[in-house]
Amino acid sequence: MKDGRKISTAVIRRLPRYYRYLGDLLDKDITRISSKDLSQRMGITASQIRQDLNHFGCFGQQGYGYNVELLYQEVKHILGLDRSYNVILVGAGNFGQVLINNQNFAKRGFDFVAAFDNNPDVVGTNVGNIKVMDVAKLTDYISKNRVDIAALTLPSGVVQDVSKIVADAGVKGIWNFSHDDLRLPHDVIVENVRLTDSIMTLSYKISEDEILRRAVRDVW
Amino acid sequence: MKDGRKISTAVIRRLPRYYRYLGDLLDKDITRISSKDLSQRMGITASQIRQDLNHFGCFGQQGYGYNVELLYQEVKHILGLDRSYNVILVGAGNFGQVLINNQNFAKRGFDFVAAFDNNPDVVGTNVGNIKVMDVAKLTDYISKNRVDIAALTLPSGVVQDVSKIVADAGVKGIWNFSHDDLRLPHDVIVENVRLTDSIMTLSYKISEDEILRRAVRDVW
DNA sequence: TAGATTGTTAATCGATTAACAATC
DNA sequence: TAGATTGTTAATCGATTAACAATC
Repeated sequence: MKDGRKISTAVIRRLPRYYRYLGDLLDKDITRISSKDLSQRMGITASQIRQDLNHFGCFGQQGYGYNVELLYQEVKHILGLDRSYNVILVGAGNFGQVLINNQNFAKRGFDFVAAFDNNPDVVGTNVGNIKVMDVAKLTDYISKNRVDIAALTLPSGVVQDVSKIVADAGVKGIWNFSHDDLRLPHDVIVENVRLTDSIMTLSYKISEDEILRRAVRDVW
Repeated sequence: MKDGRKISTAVIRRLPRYYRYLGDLLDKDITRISSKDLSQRMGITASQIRQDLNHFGCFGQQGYGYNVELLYQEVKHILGLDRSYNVILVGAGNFGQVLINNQNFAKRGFDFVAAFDNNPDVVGTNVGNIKVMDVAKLTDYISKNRVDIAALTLPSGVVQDVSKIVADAGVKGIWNFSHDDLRLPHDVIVENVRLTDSIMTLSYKISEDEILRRAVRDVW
């Protein structure tokens, strides 16, 4: 960003972790930190920290290190967390309801402002203090209200169509909890959360681990 | 794995996606596929597919491609999905309840067999058809039953202690939904799901995007 | 046989780590 | 000034892509 070049995903995905550690340091009233000290706490190299931060600017000072409060604010700004985002939920099932009721998102500026579902039994009910609307009203709602993000907690199959609707209506980002890859025509930004992929990674590692243990045991 | 060397995380994280696409092909009664055809469907290079698969074995045939059914079974085996896993839930709040009630996990062989909480109002109630037990019984339960995975849906702060308890009791994998990094002494496998990190990545990209758009507009 | 497509080696690209001059 | 630590360049490492001989 400093020199106009695009930042790699690897770097971006580390930023929330920096933000979290810096917040913890602030809570502990630690006012300055060196890349070396932070690297030991985080279990990464000091080089990587300095490289990562220098993509965005020169936030440190030779011989001193980094001012924690200042760096925290910078990372917050880089992550776009010094503003708020209007989020709508599409798919007001159990999972969606948990998202809306989770206060961690509001705390960081992600405000759920509306919810939609296609189930007549759910439409009209309240989730948190939001009244669930019919998905048929989706385009209309987005055109009349500022919506930054659409969280899609929908079954596979319908999610493709719904993602097209919200993208066409002008949503900037999609937070996709389904397993389907969304193929969208426009330049909407998609962030996927795939719980099944995650637990499969775990089962892979458990299996791999057991194969290795067995191999070691067989040597004896 | 083929030659005993450890597979990189990059490759492992792509496996569930291959598995998904192969399953879709099976559903469509497609019996053979070339790396080129699959690469176009998935939006990656054919080279990468062949490289990835060849870490584990030679599943294709020159001039023919891959047998979908066979490859599907191989990837299933590699991911450790040709067996089942006993999963316990620690933290039976809203989020945990959604996990237990989500049938996608059972469908792939991840069976929730017990749930624990420290809230006296929750202990003794039923989640799905599982009776929630007191966390005090955690070590005892794990020692008397086979537990492969502990899903931790707990607030930051307590999760560190609980993860130590389940790791010491002999759980093989931890599926961690809290924001805390778990520092564990043993060789337990940890897979993190961090929803806040995920949505922060989204807000980063939205902000970056808006900065770019503004820059382009200013040129005009 | 001719065409297709793999498995694998080599080339390229990108990300991480190391080193160090600049400087607080 | 001496010590510490950054920002940045160079070296290394690893992952992705390209190329092609092997072969179905």
